[in-house]
Amino acid sequence: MRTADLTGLPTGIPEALHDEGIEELYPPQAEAVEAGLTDGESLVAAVPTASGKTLVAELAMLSSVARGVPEPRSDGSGELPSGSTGGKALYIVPLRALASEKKAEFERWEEYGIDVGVSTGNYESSGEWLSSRDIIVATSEKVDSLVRNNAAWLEQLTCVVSDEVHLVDDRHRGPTLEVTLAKLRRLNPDLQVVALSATVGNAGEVADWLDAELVHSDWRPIDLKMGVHYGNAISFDDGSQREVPVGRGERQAPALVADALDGDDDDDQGSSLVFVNSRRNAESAARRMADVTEQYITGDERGELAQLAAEIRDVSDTETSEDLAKAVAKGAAFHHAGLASEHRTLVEDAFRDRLIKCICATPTLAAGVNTPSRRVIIRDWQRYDGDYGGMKPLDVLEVHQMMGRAGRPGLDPYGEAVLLANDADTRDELFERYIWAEAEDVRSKLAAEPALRTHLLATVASGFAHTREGLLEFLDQTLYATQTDDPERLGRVTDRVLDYLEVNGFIEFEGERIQATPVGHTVSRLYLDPMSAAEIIDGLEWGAKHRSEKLRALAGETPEKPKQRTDADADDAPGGFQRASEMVSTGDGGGSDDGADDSGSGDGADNGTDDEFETDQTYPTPLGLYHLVCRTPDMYQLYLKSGDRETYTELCYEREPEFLGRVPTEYEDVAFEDWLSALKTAKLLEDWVGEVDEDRITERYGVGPGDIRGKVDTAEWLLGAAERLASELDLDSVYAVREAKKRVEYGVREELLNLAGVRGVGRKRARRLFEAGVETRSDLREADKSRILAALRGRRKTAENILEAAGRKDPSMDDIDESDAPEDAVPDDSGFETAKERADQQASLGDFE
DNA sequence: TTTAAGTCCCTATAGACAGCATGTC
DNA sequence: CTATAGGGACTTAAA
Repeated sequence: MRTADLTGLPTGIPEALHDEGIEELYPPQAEAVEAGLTDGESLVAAVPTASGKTLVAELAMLSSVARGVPEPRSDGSGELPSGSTGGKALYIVPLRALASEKKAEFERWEEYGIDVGVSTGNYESSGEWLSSRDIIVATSEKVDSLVRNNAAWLEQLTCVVSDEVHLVDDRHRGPTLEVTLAKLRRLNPDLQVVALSATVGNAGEVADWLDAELVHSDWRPIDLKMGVHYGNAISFDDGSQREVPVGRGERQAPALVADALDGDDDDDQGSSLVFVNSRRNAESAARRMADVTEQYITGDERGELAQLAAEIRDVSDTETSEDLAKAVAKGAAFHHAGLASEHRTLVEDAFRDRLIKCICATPTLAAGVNTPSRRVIIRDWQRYDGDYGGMKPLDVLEVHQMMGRAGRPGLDPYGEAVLLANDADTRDELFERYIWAEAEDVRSKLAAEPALRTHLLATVASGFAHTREGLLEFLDQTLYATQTDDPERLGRVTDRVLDYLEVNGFIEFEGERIQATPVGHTVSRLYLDPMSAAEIIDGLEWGAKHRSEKLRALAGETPEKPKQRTDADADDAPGGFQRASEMVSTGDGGGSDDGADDSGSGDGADNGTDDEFETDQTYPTPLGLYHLVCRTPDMYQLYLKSGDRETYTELCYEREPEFLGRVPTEYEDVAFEDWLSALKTAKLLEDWVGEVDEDRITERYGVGPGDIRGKVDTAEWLLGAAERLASELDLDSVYAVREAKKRVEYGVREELLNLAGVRGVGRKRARRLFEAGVETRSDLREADKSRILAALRGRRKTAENILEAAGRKDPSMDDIDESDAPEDAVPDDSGFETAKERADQQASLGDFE
């Protein structure tokens, strides 16, 4: 089918497609159009990655927008209806990163009158603004949240596209997608649903659920050769072989990477994507691959790579960042969730630009933004799984997704996906298990209690159902209902969940009728797991009840303090817990650890947390609040590594009065373990708000810079929710919660809160200003300009922006000389650095001891 | 003597959505 | 209840 023959699209679109070089539809796309895609027909397209799914979505959305709400145009003229009579399309993505990718893609239709908007947790276009958009891109959670908050424009939707719909199989996030689709269809029964799926076993079942036509195809625009490397050759699925000798002592993966770079017969340099099963493996593999790729980079590339490496170092001053930069300088990289998102983007972009020749990645990359590669090497096909209790083979679907990354459009004649085997038996098994195998069926995970807890409350709160029967009737529209062979099960779980929700005061019964309580409504709108909300409420109320007793306990600890502070000015570890961890793992150099943060001020009066107990008697304490939100199911906790158990057990006893709730006894094994991992996570947050350096935090907790951001974001969100709950329940901890939240938001100690709220001032600048004697917002307005300029290291423009943001009348820094600043205003930079060096040196000395 | 290869033991284990109100160094 | 790769420390074999 030719694009020129397409009907029902807005004026100019077929021509535009033609100009883009799309003259002929791919077979699956043509099939979709024949199935009625552009006439508003619902459709499930189960096709491989990179086989033109996006165009299928675009055709559906554009034609739906053109067709409009009232009546389908029969003339097929495609004249775009003016203004609000046009249809409205929603594109649901599984990841935030994909939302911006898709938005950028769809924006090329703007010149044809199609407005595109995005809505994710990060990047929110206000609800009103969205209602004027023709195409809206959002994550499934955001859509769910919009439904809960009754976003008016949802009712105007004429078309919904669900990308990667096979993710309804996901234990954690699948139910949200499933329920959201069911709700959208219920809001608008005529809704066109276009579901894009990987090739899965039961695509037909998914189509039945959505009352949709099915297009199922293995066709792909670039051929994919799948094979297994064993010995000195790859055996491909088409029967062909490729010699790739592996020298003695050499490993398979580097040999394959080198082989791809050697190319076939031209000077074509093939990039490789190596999938491994852990972050550490990704990093060490990248280190090895860098020695391979280094031999293939040209002089020009060397310079560009050096620059890229510098950009990477700029993102974050951590070991991860440094290791990545080192690999990148040689043309290789690693990629995993511990990276800062800027890191990821830099690596992905450079790989697409063919600057980076090889990425060693955890499975993140397979699900993320589009990063095609000449060769995909799946080094590890098993992964540790705690629930399973050992190494578990990857799902076929997952492996297929990875393999689908092979083949760069326009660059490669075909893509190659290679699994690695050490022996003939494994080779045969890999062929059986992954290459010849069809992907697993998609199975709904909706009947799991945690999923229903959230969604039943939301369903009641947003008025989709008012009785148990109503709920079951609603649930009957989900994929789960079409799949289950035990129809009773849903009813049983529903009853248990309703019971839970009632006991915790989120819903109440009036005879048959179920209603959400005011708190229940809030919880639903805040997008909290009801269990998290219950934990938070319990914790805050428990704290209110035990307040005076705990305050006394906290005060009772003071006698020991002065002594500890003199021999160790560790700002963040009241008590000697850090000492225990030194010996076990971190090798941190004694008390001068973090000395860098203190050295500037000298007077020690800013030693946040512990002083509070003595002077302000703040309760609940920040640590108590962080621990509270860290133990909710909405927070992903840090692992306890070896040695951590004793470290945090000790800390747990020291900080016992701060916890908001009863500490489980050590005999309650699982509960105690959870309590400790929550404590570890809370401690990370306490370090963060204690202004501990990023690299020190990553070192101490064994996390990457991206993990810190993630924990901080989540904590901020949960503390925001806690604040709302506290104010709604009229608890006087609201203020403490708000402050703890603000400190997490800015990553600063209490005394910097006032400064850090100013636009342009973050944790670092705030500290510099404070040390220079500029301690508050009003100081910014009144203090001597030379003093401020000196504190900001002479950055005039920055200083002006900051002063303006602080509301100073005359922010101009012209004619101001930083050297005019009084002696005490100049940040003691050398001291700053030497203190840090000293700390680092001692840390490395510690490693030898 | 130097270097490569082999062995033993220990350790650690993927990912990332959401409220609200505005902006890091 | 389930496994395995990597790295360091060390030993052994070859040059």
